[in-house]
Amino acid sequence: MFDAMERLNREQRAAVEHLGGPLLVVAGAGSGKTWTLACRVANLVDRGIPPERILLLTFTRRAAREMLSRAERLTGDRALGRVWGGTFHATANRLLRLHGGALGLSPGFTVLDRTDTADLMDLIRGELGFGQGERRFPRKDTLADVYSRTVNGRTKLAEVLEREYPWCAEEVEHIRSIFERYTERKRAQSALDYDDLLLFWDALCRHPAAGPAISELFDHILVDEYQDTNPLQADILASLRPEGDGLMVVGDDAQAIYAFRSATVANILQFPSRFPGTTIVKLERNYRSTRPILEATNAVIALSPQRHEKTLWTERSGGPLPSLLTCIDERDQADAVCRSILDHRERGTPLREQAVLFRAGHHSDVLEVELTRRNIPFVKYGGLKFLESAHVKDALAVLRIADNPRDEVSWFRVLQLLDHVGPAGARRVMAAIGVSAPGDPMTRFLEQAIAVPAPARAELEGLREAFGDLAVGSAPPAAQVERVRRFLEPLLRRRYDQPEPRLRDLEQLEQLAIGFESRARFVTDLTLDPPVSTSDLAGPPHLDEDYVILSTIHSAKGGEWDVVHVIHAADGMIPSDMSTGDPDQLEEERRLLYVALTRARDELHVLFPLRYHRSNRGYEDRHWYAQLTRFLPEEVRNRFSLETTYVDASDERPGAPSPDATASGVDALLAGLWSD
DNA sequence: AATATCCGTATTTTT
DNA sequence: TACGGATATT
Repeated sequence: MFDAMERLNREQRAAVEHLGGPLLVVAGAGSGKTWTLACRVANLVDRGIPPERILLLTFTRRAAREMLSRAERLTGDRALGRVWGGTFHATANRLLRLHGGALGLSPGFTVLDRTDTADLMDLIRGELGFGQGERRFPRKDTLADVYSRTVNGRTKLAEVLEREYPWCAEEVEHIRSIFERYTERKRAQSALDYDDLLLFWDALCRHPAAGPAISELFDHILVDEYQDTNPLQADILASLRPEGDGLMVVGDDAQAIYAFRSATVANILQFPSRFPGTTIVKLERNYRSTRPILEATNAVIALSPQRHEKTLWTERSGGPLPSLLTCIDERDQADAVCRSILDHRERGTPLREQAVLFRAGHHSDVLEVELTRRNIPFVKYGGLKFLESAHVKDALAVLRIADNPRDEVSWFRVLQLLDHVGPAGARRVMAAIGVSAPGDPMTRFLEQAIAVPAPARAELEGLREAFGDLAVGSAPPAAQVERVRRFLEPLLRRRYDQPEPRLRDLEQLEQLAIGFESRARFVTDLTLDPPVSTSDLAGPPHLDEDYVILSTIHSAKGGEWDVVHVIHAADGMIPSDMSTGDPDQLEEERRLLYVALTRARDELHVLFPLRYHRSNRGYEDRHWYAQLTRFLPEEVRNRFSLETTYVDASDERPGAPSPDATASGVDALLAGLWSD
């Protein structure tokens, strides 16, 4: 511990040793923030604070684990496992299961994820008959979005609609009634959505009896990535620590990338005025990147019209300029990345110390194919659709009903799996067994005669048997998933052309369930801490294996690698063309690129394909030409070494249409004139 | 009347 | 690929 303290710089040490009033640490990219937080935790424990009286709020559970294991290594103290570490949501879940009774909350509540929220809203929209007329009515995902923005931003519904969704602002009354019913239904089913977890935590803090008890639990509260918290989360902190004593927040307004989730940099900017007497510490020395890389990233963020009041500096002079590599198309880009990765490995950088970053999950599709073809192992973070795939949700819905037979959304989903049972049939069955009536709907489902179309009868029996077995309830969660899989297998085979990959997903779900203490715990943990990487899903880990990291930029937050490749640096990708309309969103995209570039320690490669192929169906070789991202204008490009994958013969630029492409373009046009 | 099936379209990021 | 809308089928 003493050694570690010696290695801290003056500002870091101030942050570690500060005691008493509120503390704001403004920590630039690569300024040793994680290290500082870990030292602070270790230091607090060294001073005699019991670990279980420290609350460490991080952005992901992974970040909390990482920080606590570093702190453990510092103190050699295993007790650090007792620190309350995790996300706001996971912490809310834990606190509410222990103390939610004060608010009339059942300790067995279920947690609705985003798609569950959307499905329940859709169910209600269907009942109320909205959206069937001529007028455009928001889809279920939009409804869930509006709801979350309203709640998280603590903004009036009408205002949110006016500002963010003007095209459906006229529907405010209908939307309001959907939200009202949605709330009633959640309560009746004792279900909490993501936003409820925070709202109930906040309410618990304000509760006359429970509030003080909750605040009493902690001597110190440390919050990481504070720039990406929302107003509700800031309110919770204020409720827990009205004077800010023992409260420390760390963040960087230049790295705020979650406004789409209602996060606001106002939290970090207004922290000192919200908590008078705040001590501010700025960490401006960058330990991560070489000077050429730092100069390039500083140049990128300098173009942001918003003020970021710090300038990062480093003593790591030397090292190559970052490169900006223009490629012909996506295949060429994938090829160039592979060659670069192998080249770096030849020169001594293992694959694990190399990452490829991109804006959206599917941006790595072509690259993944190429890596696989060349036998380069990789693990992908972010952009996973595992829990969103229909069959995985089906399996989870069965498990959830077993735990909470009043769960309407899950019944509605599971019943429609039966042959010739659609929305109407499912509603009939649900009414017959009284899903929301007093008593136990499961008993009624198992014992009553239920009318379903003839083709569904055998499958209904199968479902009953499955629920019968699950009701016994003592089997390990993995065995229960296996039981559900046995029920679903014939249904999936009937429903899908290619059931095998889906069945394999269910086997993975079974793997994930291994080791969980209970079925309920498994289902809740999965919604609050879903698998974030392909390695999470790959079964037993091969720890000694070397692999490249592929990651969305969002999931790369907090990460750092010796060599970083940023691909698809094209307008329309970064910034995403979904975000180019609104200046604030555009600035968020700029910060996103900044976050990506600042992950690099020694070498940074930015890649940009000139040409994108459109749709794989239809006429071949349809494509469009991309522009380099607007965030790398001339004055920033000067900080890069400019390279191309091709020889730039001036009259045969690969960027220009080849004769072939032109011919097939004409053919396509002609064919379009007479085919229908 | 309800369900199955086909087709076109749009597709970010995540607790 | 998944969803919504339209049409075909039971």
